[in-house]
Amino acid sequence: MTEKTPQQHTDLPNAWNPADEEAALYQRWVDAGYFTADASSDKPPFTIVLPPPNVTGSLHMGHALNHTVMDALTRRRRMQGYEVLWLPGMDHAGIATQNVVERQLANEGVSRHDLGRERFVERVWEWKAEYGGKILDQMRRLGDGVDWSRERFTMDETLSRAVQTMFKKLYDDGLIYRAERIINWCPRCHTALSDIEVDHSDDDGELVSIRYGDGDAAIVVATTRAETMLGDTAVAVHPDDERYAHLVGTEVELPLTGRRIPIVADKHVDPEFGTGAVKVTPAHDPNDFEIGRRHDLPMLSIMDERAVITAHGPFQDMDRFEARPAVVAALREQGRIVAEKRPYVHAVGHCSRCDTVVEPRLSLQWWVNVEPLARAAGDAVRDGRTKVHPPELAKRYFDWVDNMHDWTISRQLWWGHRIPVWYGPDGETVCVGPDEQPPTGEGWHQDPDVLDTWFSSGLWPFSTMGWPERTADLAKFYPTSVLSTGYDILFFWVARMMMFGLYAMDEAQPFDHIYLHGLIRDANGKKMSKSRGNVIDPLDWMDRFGADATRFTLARGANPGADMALAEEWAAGSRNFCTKLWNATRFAIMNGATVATPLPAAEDLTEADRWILGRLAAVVSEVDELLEDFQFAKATNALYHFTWDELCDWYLELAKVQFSGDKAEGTRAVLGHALDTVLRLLHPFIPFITERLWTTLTGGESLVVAQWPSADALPAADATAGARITDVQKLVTEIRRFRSDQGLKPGQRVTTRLSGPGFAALAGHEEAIRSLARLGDPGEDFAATASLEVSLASGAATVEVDTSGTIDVAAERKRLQKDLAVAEKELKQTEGKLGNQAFLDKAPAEVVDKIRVRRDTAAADIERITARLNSLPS
RNA sequence: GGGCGCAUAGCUCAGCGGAAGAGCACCUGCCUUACAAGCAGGGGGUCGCAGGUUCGAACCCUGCUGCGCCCA
Repeated sequence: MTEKTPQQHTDLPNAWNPADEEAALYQRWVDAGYFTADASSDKPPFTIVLPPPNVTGSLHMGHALNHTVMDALTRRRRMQGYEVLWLPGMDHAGIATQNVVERQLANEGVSRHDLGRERFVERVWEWKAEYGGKILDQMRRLGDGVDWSRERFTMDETLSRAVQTMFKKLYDDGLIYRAERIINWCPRCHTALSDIEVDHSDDDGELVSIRYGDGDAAIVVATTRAETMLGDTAVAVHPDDERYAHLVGTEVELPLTGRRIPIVADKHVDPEFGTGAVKVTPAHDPNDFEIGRRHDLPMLSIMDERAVITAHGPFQDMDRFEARPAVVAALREQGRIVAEKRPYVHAVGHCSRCDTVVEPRLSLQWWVNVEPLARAAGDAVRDGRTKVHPPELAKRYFDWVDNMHDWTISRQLWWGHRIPVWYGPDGETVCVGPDEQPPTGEGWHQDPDVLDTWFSSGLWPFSTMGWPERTADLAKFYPTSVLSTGYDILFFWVARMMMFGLYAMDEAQPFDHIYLHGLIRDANGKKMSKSRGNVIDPLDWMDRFGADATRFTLARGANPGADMALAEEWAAGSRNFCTKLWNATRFAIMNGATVATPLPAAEDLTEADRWILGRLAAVVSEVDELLEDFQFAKATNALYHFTWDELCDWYLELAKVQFSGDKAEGTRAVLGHALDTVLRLLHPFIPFITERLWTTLTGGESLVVAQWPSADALPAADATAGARITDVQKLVTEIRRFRSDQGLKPGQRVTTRLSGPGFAALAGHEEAIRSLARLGDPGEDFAATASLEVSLASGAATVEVDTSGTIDVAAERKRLQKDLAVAEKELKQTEGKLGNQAFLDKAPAEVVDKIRVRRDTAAADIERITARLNSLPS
């Protein structure tokens, strides 16, 4: 104990300051080319394409979570010897970007129409150059190991070429067509929207019942959108509805218009709802449109693209929300309002980009016939070519792809991929491929519309690799390995990529695995939103706790498919973990921890050394297994507990004792090796601090390209050593509990004599036990004032203590009584089971044996504790 | 209206057929020479309710209640 361990100097500062080091570490990785994929490599490929963030967007917690997942996946595979490609980029976000630039123009007092199409698109590119893609810099702060040399943008020339190629291919195969249908129209963005770009919410509205016609011919209809009655071209009832049978085939006068409209019978009318009669507005309602088609009704549009009434009469030029009460008032004046219900809560569609209430509108648009594509997309998951994690979410995927409606792909915007179709003077329609010349001459013009952004991002897994060219990247890196995204984006994007990928790439699925993470919520499980004011900014966390702590917090909460609650305390906990790792490694280096291989032979190691190596091997296996199954939360929690509780706590304390023993070299090697391994395992999650520590500890080039640990490389677990250390831990813990109950200060050395058969088996660990429990050696004049017995696997150990004063008998009695109560409960439970013949007959033998052992242990404990209690002075 | 999921410690969540767990929060004592962003000890749960299956149920089944999500 007198010989002092020489302490080495390290170049590690006293504390880890992420802000000082992260940027430089990241730049070093990029400069070294670690993230640049090599298509000519012989290594097996591992590919992830980054879900392209919106060019207008900035990093939020959802990104941070998804990026943490992808970075962990790719960093681990890289360490495992794969040729890793993680491909970054952005999408052009048609509506969102156009909105941003239009707002900018509005501030200058001009509209896009003032500028003209060509100049406007130039302005968008200028905007992108100046303000777009902030998120890419923010990704660097997170530590994303993406291949920047392959960064892509959906409006890049090659990706635009892919879009045009795909359009042409679908068109030629008859899977793209043009048709006039009811679409979701945003009167603010002035464009069509697909079904999934519409968010439904339950809003307060009104339900107005209107009487059409008079006398015997009168019929009452109810509507939440009274103004649309101006466009009614029929009233429909169910064919079996006897109430109205006599009216079917007759006509009724439509109030306010003087028009006469037919009463038709249609079996899609629900006779139970309202009066059982519905007004039919084929040009402004999808269901009415279908009724209109079946009965060959006129399709009367009564609003323009701004949702302003165009129908002649007193309501002309009124906005739809102005027209609604005006129409109701006019009807009321005529005595035609039968009933009014306000508020009437009903589902209303809103534009997902600007929240304006969507107006169903009859309009000529381009469509994708999704039926064959969606079937293939479903089949790829059904037959296991693509696996969904967690598997429960596959059902939701099937529900979607198996019931998908045709997809409106044209958008009335200027920013995006223009539809490659030209119309001729005599009604010709020509679809032009990327290498073809569009027809020229009098009367030819291109379709003015652009394609839905999801059309181009649906091609992302292969357009980014150069499709339709047969590039080396495609050959090497497609199909991609994993697609990681939130489950909320399953329909928007994942299904589209599946459809397009299978179709364009000869039935090759775009990814082997789909990992779906949950949504980020606040500490109370509420959705984060600006209006709630509960948004946590990942950049703020990175500033205050470091990128590693931010990532580790997200990884520890990442249970597949499950939402995750976040609070600052979580990040602080992760920061504390990083600090612990830092201090432990610094301590190890100061004490000469080594990483030379191979490890010393078993006989040159202590039981503590062999125990921690066994635990290390178990953790390596466990973490590997969990990560193969996308169980990030469980894997990081296993690492957290092993690192903190076992390595940095028990083993490090044991190592302190061993440094002055005769197996100190072995201890230095085991400590160094264990830290080396743990840093490798943690690197995919907390890359910065592990890199800094590992390069200092080992002198290696970089953890990014270090080898992933293998449990096979570690010595087999030593069961005896494991049992001994477990006993040491139990003995130390029991002594500490006694000390605490007796009010003995943690720092105070307490003179103690250890004995008994249980202790005899641990004799080699006496110094460690004395150190960990802060016990002094008994001198000649040792006189115990108290004693306790601890039952260990190796038998009972006796601990006699000189507390240098009176013992707190009441505290000691309380402690023993508590132990007694536990043992008695255990005895009662186990005896109950063993007294049940059915249990003895039917339960497996090993379960019965286990219960017997527990019963015997409990009985022995009761006897021991009772004796101890009786011996206490009263 | 159709479908799915969740109800376990104050909070957020693991556990999913054989002894109730973690993180944070809380209480007590400690600046014990890696670490107070720390150390040691401690309290706290009839596992939503009611039935059923089983030798045995937080875990499987049925119903109910309360939340949440998706689709229409």
